[in-house]
Amino acid sequence: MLDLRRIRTEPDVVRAGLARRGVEPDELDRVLELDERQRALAAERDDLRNRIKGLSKQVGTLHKEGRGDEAAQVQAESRALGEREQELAAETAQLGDEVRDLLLRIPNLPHPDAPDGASDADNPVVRVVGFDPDGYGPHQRIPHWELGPRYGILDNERAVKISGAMFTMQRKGGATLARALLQYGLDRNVDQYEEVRPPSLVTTETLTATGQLPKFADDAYSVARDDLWAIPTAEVPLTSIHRDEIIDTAELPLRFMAATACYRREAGSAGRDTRGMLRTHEFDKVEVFAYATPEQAPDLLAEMVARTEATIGSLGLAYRTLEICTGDMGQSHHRSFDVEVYAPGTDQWLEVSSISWFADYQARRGNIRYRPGGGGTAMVHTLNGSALAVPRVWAAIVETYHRPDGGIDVPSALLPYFRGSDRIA
RNA sequence: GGAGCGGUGGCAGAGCGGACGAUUGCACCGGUCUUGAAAACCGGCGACCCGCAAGGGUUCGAGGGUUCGAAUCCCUCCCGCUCCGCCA
Repeated sequence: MLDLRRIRTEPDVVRAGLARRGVEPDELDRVLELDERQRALAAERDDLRNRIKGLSKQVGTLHKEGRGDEAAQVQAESRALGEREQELAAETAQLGDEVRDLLLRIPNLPHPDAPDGASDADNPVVRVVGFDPDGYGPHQRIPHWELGPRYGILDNERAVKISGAMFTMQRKGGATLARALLQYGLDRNVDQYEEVRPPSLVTTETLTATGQLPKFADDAYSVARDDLWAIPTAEVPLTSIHRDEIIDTAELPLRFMAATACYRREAGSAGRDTRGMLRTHEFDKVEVFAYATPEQAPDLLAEMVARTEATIGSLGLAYRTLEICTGDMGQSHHRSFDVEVYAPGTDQWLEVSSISWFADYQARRGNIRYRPGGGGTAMVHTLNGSALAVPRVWAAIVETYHRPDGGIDVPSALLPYFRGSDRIA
């Protein structure tokens, strides 16, 4: 959510920022218009309340002095004002709701340094590490959806029987690999990040704070009977840890990490990338998250990117990092980077991490504040990223570590998690 | 799920129809004293909205209602605690 005051005071700056994202916000004018009416009505309403208060005090005094007749007169006057006040209050509240609804749908402003662009085709590649297109043997050019069933480590046929399309099931070394990656992702970050095991079902309010609602309701699984939603990422509950709180400034930055299952309906992507482990309704992920001051945020963003890159690199996988252009950014993003791993069998760069700085956009939705130096309160900045998304890394490992003589090796970094074995299959 | 009791400022905890935005303690900030600190004493101190300001309004779990007037009374819901039931 953008700062309404900012929209009011520098509408041109806001308009220009949104234009960079290719958004033509008619909503902006509507917000300004409604806001102005809302404030005018609120002033009128407050004035009435003030007068009613004054009259009520008179009534009390008159009664005490035994002047009942006069009191009755003032009461009648006050009652009349009260009726008008109720009307105004209802109108004002409704306008306020309308403004907020509109505000929730307006996306964040991009960072000045974020590259301009229209779509994901315009995302500049920032780094490519460990990639040699000619460095892979024919045994590594087999996609994991063939290797998986061949070695009995991926059984999607039965997953579909159990839960339907786009659900997966790993078995034996494949299941171990999935769990090992989760543990490894946590272990890589435990030096700086507090481990959290948050709830997987959350309230509407929690899902709104992160920006998934109201705009992306179709993408989330809902448990309608209990008015709960399945989290699409741990970012959702982590962002709400300090919702409606004022964080002690000395504690910032506050860093959290969580390994959770993530649930996504993937509405609108039916039939795309549905093979193997590329796109699934349920997957595991280690997420890192931080609350920070605006001053701390840029360094934290860089740190999160560097950590994710190092984790992927430590698994012996090739990766590249892209900066997301204005036309491809998520609605809450201020600046973000993607890390993609190279899967030789699939012969694709697979997005395994999206690391984003939200500025105060989410904090405003969630009312998450701190006390800056000069006094008063201000919204914190939030950042988050995937430290390790399991399925696609799983795919890249299975393909990359397939041996010429058959079998799949365990990357050396994961050996401690494999109960003494050095083979996935 | 049933019964009982509760939800008040960063925390603790008063108030239970009329000067209550709310006594008080702790915490926090400033000052006096001190070589410095502690103690003691003095002063300040919730958040949000509108306003250049003066000031006004909101806010005592949430939402309704009664009343001239609600932290205080009534209703619904949410959350917590204790006991019972159920349960991995």
